[in-house]
Amino acid sequence: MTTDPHHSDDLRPTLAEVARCAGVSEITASRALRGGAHVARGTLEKVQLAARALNYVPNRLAGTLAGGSSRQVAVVLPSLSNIVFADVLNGLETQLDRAGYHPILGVSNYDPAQEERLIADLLSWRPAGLVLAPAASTEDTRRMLAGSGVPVVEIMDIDPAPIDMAVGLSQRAAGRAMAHYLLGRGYRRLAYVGHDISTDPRALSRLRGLEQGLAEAEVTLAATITLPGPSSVPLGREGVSRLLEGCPPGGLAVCFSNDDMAVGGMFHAVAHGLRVPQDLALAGFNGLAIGQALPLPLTTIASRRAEIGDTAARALLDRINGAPVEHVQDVGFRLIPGATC
Amino acid sequence: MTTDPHHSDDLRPTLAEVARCAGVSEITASRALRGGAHVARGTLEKVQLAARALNYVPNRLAGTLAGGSSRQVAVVLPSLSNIVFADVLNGLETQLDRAGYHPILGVSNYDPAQEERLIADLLSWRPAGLVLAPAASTEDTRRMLAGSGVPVVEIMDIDPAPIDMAVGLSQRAAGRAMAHYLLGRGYRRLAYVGHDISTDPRALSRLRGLEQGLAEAEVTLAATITLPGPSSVPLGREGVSRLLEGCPPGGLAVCFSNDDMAVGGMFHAVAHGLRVPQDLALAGFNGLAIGQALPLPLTTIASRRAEIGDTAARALLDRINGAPVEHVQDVGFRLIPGATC
DNA sequence: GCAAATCATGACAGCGCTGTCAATTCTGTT
DNA sequence: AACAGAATTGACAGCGCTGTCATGATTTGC
Repeated sequence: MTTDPHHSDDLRPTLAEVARCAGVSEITASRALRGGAHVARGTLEKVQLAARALNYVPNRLAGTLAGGSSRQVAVVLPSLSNIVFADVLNGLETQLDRAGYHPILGVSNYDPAQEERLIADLLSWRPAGLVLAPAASTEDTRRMLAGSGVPVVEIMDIDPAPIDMAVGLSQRAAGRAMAHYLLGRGYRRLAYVGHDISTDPRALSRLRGLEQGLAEAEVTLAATITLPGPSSVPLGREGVSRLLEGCPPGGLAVCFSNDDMAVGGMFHAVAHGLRVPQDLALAGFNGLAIGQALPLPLTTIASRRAEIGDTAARALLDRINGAPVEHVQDVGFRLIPGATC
Repeated sequence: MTTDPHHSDDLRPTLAEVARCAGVSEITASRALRGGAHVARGTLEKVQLAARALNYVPNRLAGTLAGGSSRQVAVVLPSLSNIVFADVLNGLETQLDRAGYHPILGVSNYDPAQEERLIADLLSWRPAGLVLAPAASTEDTRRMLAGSGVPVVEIMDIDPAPIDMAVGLSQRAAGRAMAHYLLGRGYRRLAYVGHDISTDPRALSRLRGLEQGLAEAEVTLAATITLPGPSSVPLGREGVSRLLEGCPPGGLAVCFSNDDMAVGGMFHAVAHGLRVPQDLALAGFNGLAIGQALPLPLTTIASRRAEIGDTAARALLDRINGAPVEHVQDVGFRLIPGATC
């Protein structure tokens, strides 16, 4: 019975045991298990055998503490109920995994305070980098990040000046593009139906872009409806219902904050016998599969979500590896002319 | 200039510096920053002040290595493109965050080998627990987990014997429930359209349950179509298209592997002028919002995804904290009779 | 065949923090 | 005033691993 102050009832073998079992020093075992540079072939095999026999799992906490960088990447997203961020996370995870990194996740729920707390929390794991889809980055948050020395990629929007790097699209330009498209199709009566844009800076940015694009042709939005809560199909349906109370259809084009909302609008139209696009034209944002699989494909702007995840991960990894990196990477967007406007 | 072998160009302050700045010993500072038990009030405030002034961020790698448990939970999911797992992850994250834990994520892409590698990888971060939606748990994987001493929660399906704990629903019972429902509605000609069930044990389990439920009434599936690749709306559309090539509609009820697929089936019906449910009846699984928001609400079985995440997180935390835990927790399911069958 | 280079290995210290135990100071009693 | 008991505080070692430097063991070149 030892008097070890540390709870050593842990049956997991340590590097020292592997080394002993292979008849080499700890450091040699360490080298052997990490690529085997400067280790004789025979020794290498002995160590690998010993490790396998003991079912050795390295302790990266210790490894990171002692030397290397952490191989964890903190990811803070505003939501996971929205498939958009799940797609981005998917792209991120894929690329990170390929390089032996793992995402540690935090969800801010579009709350700046929670975002700040999460970042501070995740930073305590000494991640090699941070990916952030800002809820509404506080000045405090920006300072904390800038001072932490951790590479940061802000994703989704490239309009604000980045703390460090940014990967995404110009939300404002996307809004303008939709305005131009609708004007080009001859629409002059337009309305906006959105979710709570006060907490979603990107949706707000798109709305501003839309307004700007319209203003360039001296058109203003006939109505702007925003409903509290996160975007969803039912919320879009509700929004259109409200909109049409005070604003007759007939050549009206409605821009939604995103596709979920637009799909809801479509359902409202179907349920009330409104012809799309003759009575009511609809436009979304994101290019979700569901919008394209509707009987009438939705006019929308496709965001390259998986690509944003991919690119963000690669930018981060390049930066971590000391490779030169573009500070702002625009993955662009694509307007998909559907049949709804 | 120091001769420190370790890259000490790191500007982040350590606990030692906080302690020095507060005029106390390191260990006292440590105690003060962790709840402040056995620390005089004045000292506590001094330390907290110093920490704030220096912008101190604790290093949990060191903390975990030295003593505590890790406050990270490894999460391995088969997919993130499917909103189902995003919902589960959302529930997980919410509960974990509340307790000061963070998920480290791995996505197995329904590949058992990748799953095994991921688990080994994540285990090297010495997580306090592991949540797993198994791709198709290998015997090796099970042994590795059982031997690691880490609490494990398997989620989604409660039918297989759990390695440690299980939270979810009986996929088999869900399949049977749908069979009984359809039989009760008078359907006798039934078909199945699914994605690649060879890699999705839960979808397969539901299919088996469906078959079993039908068999109890001496009914067999008229056709079974499975298409390669993950489930999606287009794949469901394609599946129905294939199905109807060799199997006329007219009173046919189609069970889909899930709602995404079923929505695709619905679109096919609409596009080809088939009346639902008279010509073609449709049933899904999952209870996604989109299915319910369709002009004709989809008959489906709602899985409690967020609740699975919640419950799994809580079970894990209870176990970590030494509280007694049910080994198998059935969150149940709910058949939603829609208008499609 | 011997100096110079290369290769393989190990000793040592330390990453930043926390558990243990001992030492110190502070109460309240009698 | 002296003392038991509690409240504070600190010294020390060590978690499991890796960087640095030093030491042998081989090889190579001429």
